[in-house]
Amino acid sequence: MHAHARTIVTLTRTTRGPTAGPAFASAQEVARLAGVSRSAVSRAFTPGASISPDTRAKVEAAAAELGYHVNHLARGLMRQRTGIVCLIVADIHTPYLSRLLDCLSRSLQEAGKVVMVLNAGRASGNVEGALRQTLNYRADATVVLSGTPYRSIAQSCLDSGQRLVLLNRDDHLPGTANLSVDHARAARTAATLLLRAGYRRLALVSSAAGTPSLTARRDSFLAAAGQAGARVVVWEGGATAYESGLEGGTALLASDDPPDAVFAVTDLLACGVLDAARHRFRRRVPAEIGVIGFDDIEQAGWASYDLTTFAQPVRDIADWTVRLVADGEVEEPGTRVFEAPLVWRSSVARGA
Amino acid sequence: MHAHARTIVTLTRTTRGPTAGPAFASAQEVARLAGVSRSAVSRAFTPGASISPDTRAKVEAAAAELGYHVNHLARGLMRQRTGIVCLIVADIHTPYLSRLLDCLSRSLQEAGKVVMVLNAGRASGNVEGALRQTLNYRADATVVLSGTPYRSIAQSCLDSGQRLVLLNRDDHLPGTANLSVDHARAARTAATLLLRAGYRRLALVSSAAGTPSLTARRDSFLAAAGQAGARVVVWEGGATAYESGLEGGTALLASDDPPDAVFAVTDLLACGVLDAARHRFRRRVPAEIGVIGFDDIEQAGWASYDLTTFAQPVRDIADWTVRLVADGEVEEPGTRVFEAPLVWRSSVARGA
DNA sequence: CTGAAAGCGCTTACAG
DNA sequence: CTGAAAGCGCTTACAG
Repeated sequence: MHAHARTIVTLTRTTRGPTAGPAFASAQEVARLAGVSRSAVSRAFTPGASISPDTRAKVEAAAAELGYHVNHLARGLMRQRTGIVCLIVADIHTPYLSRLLDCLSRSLQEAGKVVMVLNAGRASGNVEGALRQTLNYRADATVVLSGTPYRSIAQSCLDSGQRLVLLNRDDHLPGTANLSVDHARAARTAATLLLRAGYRRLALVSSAAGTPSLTARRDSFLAAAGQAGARVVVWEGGATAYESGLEGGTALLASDDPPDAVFAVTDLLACGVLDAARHRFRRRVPAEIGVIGFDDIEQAGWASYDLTTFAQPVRDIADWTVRLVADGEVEEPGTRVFEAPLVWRSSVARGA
Repeated sequence: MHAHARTIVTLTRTTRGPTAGPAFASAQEVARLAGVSRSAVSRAFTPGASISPDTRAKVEAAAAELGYHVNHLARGLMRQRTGIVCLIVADIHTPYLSRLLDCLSRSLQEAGKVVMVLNAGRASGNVEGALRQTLNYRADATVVLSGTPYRSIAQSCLDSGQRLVLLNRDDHLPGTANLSVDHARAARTAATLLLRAGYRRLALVSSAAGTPSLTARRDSFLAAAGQAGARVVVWEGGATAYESGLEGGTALLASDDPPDAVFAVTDLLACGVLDAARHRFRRRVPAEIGVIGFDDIEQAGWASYDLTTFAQPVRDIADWTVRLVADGEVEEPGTRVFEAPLVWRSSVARGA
């Protein structure tokens, strides 16, 4: 049996693998067909390698005939660089995050990287186990877009020599690159705008998530309003979603001292607040109530909302992530803060 | 120099790699520290392998100390199965697709797979090149959620023994598994509902995308209306997005014979139509105009729209994809059609 | 420019 | 249960 098995070794590949179907061609086979060495085949697929036009042509012809595709797993093993970058993200279905994911994956792809997505949603089974995948697959870099950042995993990434970029977090682990948004400035602007427009009974609506971004927006808004001598009612609860905005807006407007302006820490929340105001309390916007959001999600521009908000600098974030993650260039890790420009629409009265 | 280089071979790993920083521990090193063979280390990380509790304990201790993580690239090379499944998707930022991506990645992850995302958006640089990645990384399977399906690439996947699952396509390549939605039934239901509610001047709004799903919905709606003796005005244009709905709705309502009901082939389009009707033409919904959409995106449930629509069977699609892609089970390729249940809300008057 | 050889980090019969 | 050995498919000095 043993001797026999050895005899049919060439057929072995066919009997293995999940589908027991056809298999991938190897560089060896291409070399044989092209009548060159295995090294030559490798060189034909390595930009900049020294190979004669003639040899390259023979290799390419053979490769095309066999449907050969370089095995990046094997290549990654040798080069100690896989081309994989892991994106860790929770709440992918959300407007802001899906846009960021879209933008980021596109940019990374254009830079020649390949994107692995690790869904870190609460309900995503074993999150810590999933995160370990970034190590298992030897990703060159991992970027955390949202979700709980397991410190231990982050440290492992760093220890293993991966590049780690953190988006909108405030736990500045040494060795990581941090890309963030100027939440404080935006929140201050929001307070100023509202006050200048004549609104006096301010409110802030947020979720119970307590992420660094949301907390920063809240605190800065409260501070700015406080400095201007204005009091702010705070409502925080639920997930960072439309429903929470609806609920918060309803609670606020049903109270004894209903606000005439609210800064919702997120557009999703703002849409909920707006719907509560208009549909449940018949308030006219912006005459009777002004609302400001944050993110500039697509829906903020829809006619039913036409929400004044701050635009996430998605392009900047994507561009910088690519830069931080690209080969060669070794940017200094540290923190980079981008502005979130105000987008004027009609949910707030214009000040004097 | 040569001899010298050999002497310091143990240090070699440190001087290589992108960051020239610390590197990954190998099974070899773990074996040495644990005082066992390389094989033993491998067995300790292979479920079901025969290894004594004692040996396993020693290996695990050593692995923990060194921060060892099995290299799945090398493992994939040997096992001829990588655990990678590629998701090819365009328009990730869109509500429906981002939800599908969220759901799918979560399910796949729970099934022990790892997800690679290939952004197939028009503006994503070299799409065909990107798609080739699924072959380069030897993904076990690839699933096409949306976007242009390069037939040649699809064929290559099949030829290489990958499993290929196509979502909502009508080009049933032999050897592929197809998961689809019963667009025809939903569209017929839409026509019936509208007519039964007393609407008489029907319109259909679609984009210029011409994907199989949209075409199927359009054709079935027209057929059903025709059978009932109703005429339908068709507006098609732009991308499958809110703006097109707004534009189409505006054009339709500004015409000589404005419709009193519209079936928008997508919720995004429907929201645009609704906004055109309400904000630009002051139509009351559903009294003066009825609107039905398709997808049941989150916004369809928001108070400003409260859109009657058909729900995408996202869970079914995700569950079946996992089943088709999971190890072991070899489901018969073919086509499976899921129902898209009607979600009643207030954008259509209730019939008799 | 080119090929033979070593080696990346694993898994898996094989033989004990 | 365990180790030595072969091999997965590549890349990259090395020597011509």
